[in-house]
Amino acid sequence: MKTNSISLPIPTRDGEFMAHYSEKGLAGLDFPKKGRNVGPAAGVIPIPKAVREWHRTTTRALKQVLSGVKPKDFPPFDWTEGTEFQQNVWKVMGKIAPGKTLSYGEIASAIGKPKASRAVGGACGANPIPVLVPCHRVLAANKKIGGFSGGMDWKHRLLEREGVSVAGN
DNA sequence: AGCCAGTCTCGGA
DNA sequence: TCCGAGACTGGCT
Repeated sequence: MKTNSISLPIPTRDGEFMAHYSEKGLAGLDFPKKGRNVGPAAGVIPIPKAVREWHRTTTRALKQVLSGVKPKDFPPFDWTEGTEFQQNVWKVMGKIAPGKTLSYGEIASAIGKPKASRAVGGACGANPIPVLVPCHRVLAANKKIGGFSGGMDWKHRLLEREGVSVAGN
């Protein structure tokens, strides 16, 4: 994340997520950490009103996704750091409805590069905003979980919560 | 050049 | 039918 980004915690029943905002919108989201989170120094750094509003929307959206519900509103995403290819992948993933899954190969085909399935996997791992950009709904062609940057347990839990049964890996 | 969160094929349990 | 190894893949670092 950039030095000028603002980080705010999002408490959920699954732990405390951490959202990162740039001037353009939500730039990143982290899974709950083990140790203590680094304080955002909220009292020192002034939080722009726009960010406060985004954070409100982000919080609501995140909790809905965690509940297996498709959020009706999202904050603006700032993933300008990603490459053209990655952004294409993320855009496609964003369309996957809760309870549905796609394979890496299908995503690859959707962006016109049917053989880039492996690269799609790489793009998933590079996704700065997991959960809201449902990278966890992307499975291998045989419906098995490939991997997950936030931990396989998270992927498995999120999918089961949405009613998706996955094969062991 | 080397790494991968994939996918397909083929051979052996 | 069900793994596991191997080959091949496209894009990122």
